[in-house]
Amino acid sequence: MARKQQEKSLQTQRELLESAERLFAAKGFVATTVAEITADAGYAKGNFYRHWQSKDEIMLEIIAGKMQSYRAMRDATLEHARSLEEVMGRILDFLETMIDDRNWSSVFLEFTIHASRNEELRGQLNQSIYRLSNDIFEDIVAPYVTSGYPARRIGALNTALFEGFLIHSLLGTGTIDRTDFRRAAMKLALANALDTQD
Amino acid sequence: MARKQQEKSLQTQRELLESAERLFAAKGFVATTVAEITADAGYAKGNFYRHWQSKDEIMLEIIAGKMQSYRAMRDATLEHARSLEEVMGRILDFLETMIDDRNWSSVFLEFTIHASRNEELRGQLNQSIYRLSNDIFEDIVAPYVTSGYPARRIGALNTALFEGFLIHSLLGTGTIDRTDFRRAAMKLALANALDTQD
DNA sequence: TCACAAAATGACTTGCGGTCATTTTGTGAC
DNA sequence: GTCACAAAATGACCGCAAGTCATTTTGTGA
Repeated sequence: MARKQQEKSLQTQRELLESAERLFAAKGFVATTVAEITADAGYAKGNFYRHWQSKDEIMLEIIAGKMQSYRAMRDATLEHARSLEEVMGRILDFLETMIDDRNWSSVFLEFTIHASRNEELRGQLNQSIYRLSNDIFEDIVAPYVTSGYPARRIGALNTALFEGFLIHSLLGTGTIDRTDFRRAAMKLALANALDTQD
Repeated sequence: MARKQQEKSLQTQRELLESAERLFAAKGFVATTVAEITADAGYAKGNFYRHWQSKDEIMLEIIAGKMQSYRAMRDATLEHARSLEEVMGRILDFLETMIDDRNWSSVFLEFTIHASRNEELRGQLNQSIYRLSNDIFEDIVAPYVTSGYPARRIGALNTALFEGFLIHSLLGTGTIDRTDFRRAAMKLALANALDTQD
């Protein structure tokens, strides 16, 4: 059967994916070379391109995988929340677990900036599962909003503050920490959701 | 006199600086090559390295120059502010002029992420005039803060929200616009400055 | 064991940042 | 004017990366 060969090919692909994931997390997207990925998995460079068309493409696949598991984690976490504070608290817990996930959040950020200069890639990243927060806010936060301000914008502002905080952390100036971020994000979300606009 | 030759060298340097600035703004930092910069100014590639040691270095110089003029603009703008709302309003006006400065704010962002992976460069960027907001908040916002929350952290959170907004704009999803950013930044700063912490 | 296809290889191309021996240009002394 | 010298400018070259592809190796079914 040709099955066995297909399975072998898939196995190789999985090994390359694992190596890529580990190396990206350790060294960043740009600093990791395709040759390093294949060498780490025990193959020659050319083999990589049987599975992905480019380094960008494997990154999109890794992101899609991560987002899927994040999404599951998030849904489990939000299931029992019963108030706006509680929902926001869970969302912020969830963002903190993303920060803890090795250095992945900064790799995401690096790739996001990289992708922003390439229209096609930017589109793939956007339509991909990347923007996690939009639908949470739309689905779960919206019922608690009394100000009339659209929930999706509250979500986008929350994401913006989160990503700005990541940049701050990346630069290592240390003026604010997670607690500051968390408190600020909570205040911002509550203000947007509850204060009537002037 | 050797003066004339020095002047010629400086003239070349200025021309290269101008070309670099224009090309970076148009295409971004990574996408612009040193050969393009020198060709645009009408020189050969090697000439570039008589003036700067690397592409990173010319970028740091451009950033320093821009920051100097931003700083002057900002000081002029803040001179007559007389309340916390007014100060924050002027700061936000100022951030919006940064956004308007062609595409420079996104180039800054791109370079910031690029620099974050390189310890030395990161240091140069940090100690450079980059983090504009810190001292404004320390110097000008602080007197209005009644909550006891450190003004520098209010500034860092404001910068974070701004940079997160830039990322959002870069990706072009369009969920929030400048008005949303401005309103959110104002709310966040006021809440941090005035609400007593729990 | 043989024929065929799929998997794997690594030399190769292109394009980048950066180097440096060489050439060109400008200048001051005579 | 011309000569010697120094500073400005050049572009071939290096090392290294992403990506290509003709070739080799391996596995399988007849």
